[in-house]
Amino acid sequence: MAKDTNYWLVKCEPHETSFDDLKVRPKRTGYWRGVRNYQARNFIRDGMNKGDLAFFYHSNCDEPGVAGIADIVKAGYPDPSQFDKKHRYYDEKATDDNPRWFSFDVKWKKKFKSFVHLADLKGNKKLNDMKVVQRGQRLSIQPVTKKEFDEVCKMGGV
DNA sequence: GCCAACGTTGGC
DNA sequence: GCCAACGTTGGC
Repeated sequence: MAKDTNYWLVKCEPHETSFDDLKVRPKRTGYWRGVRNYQARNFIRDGMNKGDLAFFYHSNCDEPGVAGIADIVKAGYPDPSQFDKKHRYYDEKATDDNPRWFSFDVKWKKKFKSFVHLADLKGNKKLNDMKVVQRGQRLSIQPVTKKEFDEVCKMGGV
């Protein structure tokens, strides 16, 4: 039984991996590790499904905004970094039976014809309720409604 | 580099 | 359970 598609906005710092970097990778895939925020964790673990779509958002950079769309190709599996003692994101309280943190994988899907800047999102009244435009919103994984998704796609020329 | 906003930690 | 201190995020 196919589940409904959910929509997301996932933040990435482009100096680590930009949307264009993702495109030239083998299989055009990338994965998120080290999400250590419980709200974000819950979204990844409980809400995200293979086949969902996500905005690839560039954060903490000169031009914050949405670069394009990625497919969620794998979702809600335990983040391996929590079990690795040498890893920066090691968590001693996590066990195989009871993992605390979760990962997901994305695949480059489509680049916007025009990059949608954060300022553009803030300037669109239809997107007033979108999480990313709200002040102090730091969640790195955010749910997006279908309406918001469609509107931002329109702005991006897709 | 500044700083507001938010999450987490730990003393009490 | 309160709350101050601290660390992080991320726009500007």
